[in-house]
Amino acid sequence: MPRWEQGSEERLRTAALELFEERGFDDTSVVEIADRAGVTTRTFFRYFPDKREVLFAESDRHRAALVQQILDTPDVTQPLRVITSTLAGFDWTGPGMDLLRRRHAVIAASPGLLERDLIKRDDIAVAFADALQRRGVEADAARLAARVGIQVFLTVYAQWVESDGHADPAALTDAAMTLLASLVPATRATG
Amino acid sequence: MPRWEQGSEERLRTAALELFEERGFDDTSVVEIADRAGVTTRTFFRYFPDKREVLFAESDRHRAALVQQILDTPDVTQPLRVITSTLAGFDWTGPGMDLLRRRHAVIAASPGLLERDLIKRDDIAVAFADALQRRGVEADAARLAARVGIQVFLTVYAQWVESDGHADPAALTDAAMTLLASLVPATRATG
DNA sequence: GTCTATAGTCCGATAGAC
DNA sequence: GTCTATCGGACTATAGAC
Repeated sequence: MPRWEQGSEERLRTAALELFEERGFDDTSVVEIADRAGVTTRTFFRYFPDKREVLFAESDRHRAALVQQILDTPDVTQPLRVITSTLAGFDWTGPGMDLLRRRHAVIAASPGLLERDLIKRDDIAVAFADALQRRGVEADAARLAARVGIQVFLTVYAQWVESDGHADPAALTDAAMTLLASLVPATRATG
Repeated sequence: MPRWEQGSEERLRTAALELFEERGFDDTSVVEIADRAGVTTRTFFRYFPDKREVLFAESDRHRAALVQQILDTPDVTQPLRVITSTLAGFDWTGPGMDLLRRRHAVIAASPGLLERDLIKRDDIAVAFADALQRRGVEADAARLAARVGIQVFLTVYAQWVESDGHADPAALTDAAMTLLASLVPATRATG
């Protein structure tokens, strides 16, 4: 376990978030981020493949944990419910509500970061669909459940962040699902 | 719209698609694209704000046309249906089925292009939600219908492209909507 | 049309932990 | 000595500025 000067990665993430808030993403250079973190630009790119990725380090870990939860879900007869419940039940406040809101605001303010956010969501959708299939859900149903479930949760997440984390994700999810049910034509569903 | 005179913009688009197929997106430089099109790199950036955008020139026009269709739809009491029908009824084969498939393949092969594709979809979702709201649909319902409708259509579009354009988009959409209905919990909607 | 800043890559060097 | 994290500098390409 290397002990000396540990924490470059976290210092880089902190410095990046601060600078993006101060000057905006486009007007912040990697050199400035590295300077504030006390490392060189070379070190920055050792940790993050590109400038955008510095804000999405946790996304991959979250995806893995969420997928595992889906694989561990006892009952998958309602795939869409599995997706929304898994997402709503997840503990998003790892680094704290404050950091979550700041990150959310910074991403929304920059088209470049929004692009990256969208592809992360897509990665998650693909991983979810795969997990559902491994649990025996038919391919088309798995794909659609994963995609739609994430869209439903996005509206929930936005409301939840806006409420400063005080709103109940499960209740918000129920409301969103009811809204969705009202939008889907009254075709008789078998399941 | 001078079809008889090949403008620099179209030559650039053709050259870019060819080169992306030959070498891949990352290994193709803007200089190479401009060379093949017989113009300078400066000219490339006069037409396209960045390297990725060369494949998405039509996206903005499509969005505007689709939004107009939504605004012109007589009945918007079933917002989700409005979205899926509008998308399924659109004529996507403007430049020909072959170009559509080639473009689809090139985008799928490059993470950078996939990112751009995703944000274009998001732009469309936002524009659709706005159009629905202007037609009197409540905000939350409009947003959800737009987002979910696009996800439904994505599955339809993928199947349609794979079928070489022979499958019927309307029939595929009906099948996808039935599948969606089977996924949504049997909460009875009022309408 | 030229000039320049920044993103991102590559190779090699250095220094501490084991 | 090995292993790993950091550093330095040169380099190409994108993108914007003049």
